[in-house]
Amino acid sequence: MMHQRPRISDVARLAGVSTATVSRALSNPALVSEETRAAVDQAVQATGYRINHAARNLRHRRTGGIVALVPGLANPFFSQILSGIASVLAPAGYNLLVADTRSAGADTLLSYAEPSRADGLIVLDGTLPAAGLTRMPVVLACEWVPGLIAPRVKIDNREAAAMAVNHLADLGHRRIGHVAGPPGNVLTEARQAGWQEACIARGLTPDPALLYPGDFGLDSGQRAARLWLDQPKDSRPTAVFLASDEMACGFIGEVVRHGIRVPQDLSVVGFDDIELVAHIAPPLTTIRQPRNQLGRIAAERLLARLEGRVDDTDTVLPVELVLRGSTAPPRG
Amino acid sequence: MMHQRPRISDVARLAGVSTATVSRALSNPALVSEETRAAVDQAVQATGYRINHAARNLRHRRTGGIVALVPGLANPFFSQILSGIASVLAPAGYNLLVADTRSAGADTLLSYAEPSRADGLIVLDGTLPAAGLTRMPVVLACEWVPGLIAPRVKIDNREAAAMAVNHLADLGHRRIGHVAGPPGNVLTEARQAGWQEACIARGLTPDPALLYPGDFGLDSGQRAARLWLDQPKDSRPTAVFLASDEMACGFIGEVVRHGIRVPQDLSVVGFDDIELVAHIAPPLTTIRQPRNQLGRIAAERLLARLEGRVDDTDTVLPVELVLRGSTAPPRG
DNA sequence: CTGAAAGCGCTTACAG
DNA sequence: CTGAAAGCGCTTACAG
Repeated sequence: MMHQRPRISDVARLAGVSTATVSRALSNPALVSEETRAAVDQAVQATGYRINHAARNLRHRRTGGIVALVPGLANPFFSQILSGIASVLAPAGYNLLVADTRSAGADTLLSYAEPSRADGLIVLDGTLPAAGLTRMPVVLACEWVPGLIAPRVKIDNREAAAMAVNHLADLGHRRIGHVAGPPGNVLTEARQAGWQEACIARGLTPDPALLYPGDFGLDSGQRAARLWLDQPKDSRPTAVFLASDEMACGFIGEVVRHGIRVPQDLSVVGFDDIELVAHIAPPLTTIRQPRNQLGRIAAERLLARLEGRVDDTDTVLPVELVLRGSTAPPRG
Repeated sequence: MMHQRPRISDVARLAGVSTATVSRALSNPALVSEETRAAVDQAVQATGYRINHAARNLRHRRTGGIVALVPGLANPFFSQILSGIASVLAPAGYNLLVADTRSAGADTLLSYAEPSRADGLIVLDGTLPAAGLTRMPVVLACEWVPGLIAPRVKIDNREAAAMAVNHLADLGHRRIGHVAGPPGNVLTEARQAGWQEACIARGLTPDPALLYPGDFGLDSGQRAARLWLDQPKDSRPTAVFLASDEMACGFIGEVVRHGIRVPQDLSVVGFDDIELVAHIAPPLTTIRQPRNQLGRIAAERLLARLEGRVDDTDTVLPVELVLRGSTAPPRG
């Protein structure tokens, strides 16, 4: 859709120099004399010239685009990560292309991860096949793809889960339940393992009856709550640690509707600290992930890679247990 | 980052034809003979050829990109709209570039809206200056920029607000408050006007004391709740209609913390129907916007425009009042 | 410091 | 139906 846009040759003609000189004056001003630079600048002003990225990209054999592969654009958890990514990509002159790994087919995703479309990849979905992701520099953020060697920006999910369990154990809870994430997800495994280990370390039993299936989504939290409600009162957990805040919201909503009081009758700890959970009643005690920072660092590490600085170490960001109103000592 | 990727000339050599023929076989197979097509297909397979988009775009004088300008990527309201946009853009061969109008500077935004970066624009932020947005085909979604002539995909915000007010009036409420959106926003004005008009139509007074400032965000809902709590019990509204669900969450959280029961002591209606509000306690009665559909239709109309079908009419999508647990007749 | 020229990898009138 | 050739709008060794 480029109409009659001025080209570099128009600028050159007006400034009385060659196109090569205009190009240099624009991209590497130190290379030309001061007068030339001034003449070119003036001609740029006069013509309203703006560079044509497609031409420049073709010449540079790059695309200027970075693709973020997100499992569910509609998931509020990812929007702040994207926000962080965008905030470092834009100043560096890269476009952020966003692709939803849930709504797009495998072939669409592969076509996004194509060298002529993007220069690099930020993968936020750990369930993608590693094979398709090796065609360009890639950074893994939050989730990671087992077997894919690439820098990862993540948190210590095991430790984070242990923080939640320890908080509940400190309050005096002896039966601490866990609502897990989707099966096969690396985060699910790490958080569940953290729950299990921390329970054992505190002399508690991570009984299978205390473990509920989930998928990070609201509805699965609600389903877990129904399972909990169906359990005998004297053997069900007095506290539940859920692998996502969304599930925690669904869980609390459902038990409250059945007359359970949180935290008096049941303590709940979530995971993520999405913005909203500070404002529900009761405000949710949860594990805060530095989402914006996760995005920024992932983008920075990808840029470093694109500049040739290769470094496959992991960046592990600190999490924080945010104490709010959804946890209390068990009754009696 | 394109390594030693096969070019169209490699395919041509292998297939024993010219590059022109390969190009035709790929983009317009009907133009070549069946044998040629087969030979080319085979050569494509053998070489693993994939098209170079930068070159094709340069030649076509297009970019293959569509930019969505979003006021706050971290806002869950927009993620589902983006999801809808992406779902029609991807099959059509367009990249979705996402830019956050809050975190990016004005110049960055203008550089996004540049013909050599993108072929079209979907604007979700009504507070942008119209001037910078006229360089390429544009579609306005949800919000709109006053004075910018372009197809709009929206809902009837006035009517939607009236639906909320009528529901509360039907329940018997006589003092219905309103928490407005950010000043200067087109949605704010339309929803506030709808509240006002509907109150008057029902014989109620949209008293200034019933109107609270807000900005769509959670915190502003909380602040509005504090104002409400400070008002004398016998003159404050018995029901509140808020211009966003986020504000409604903040509002409810705060009043519940002060011992107010929703809906027994106070009825609350939100706006948007973000996923989470069905799961909080009480589940929120709200106005549902068809967000995914809004995104899809905006994208479709932009594609139509790019294909030369110009049509500046508005698309108005229906909203729905979703009755849940946050509204009830007033006490006594 | 500057210019002429080649080339990035495609597509498409034009001619046959 | 097919090929030779020009060109999309830049950039960059190369030569001066």
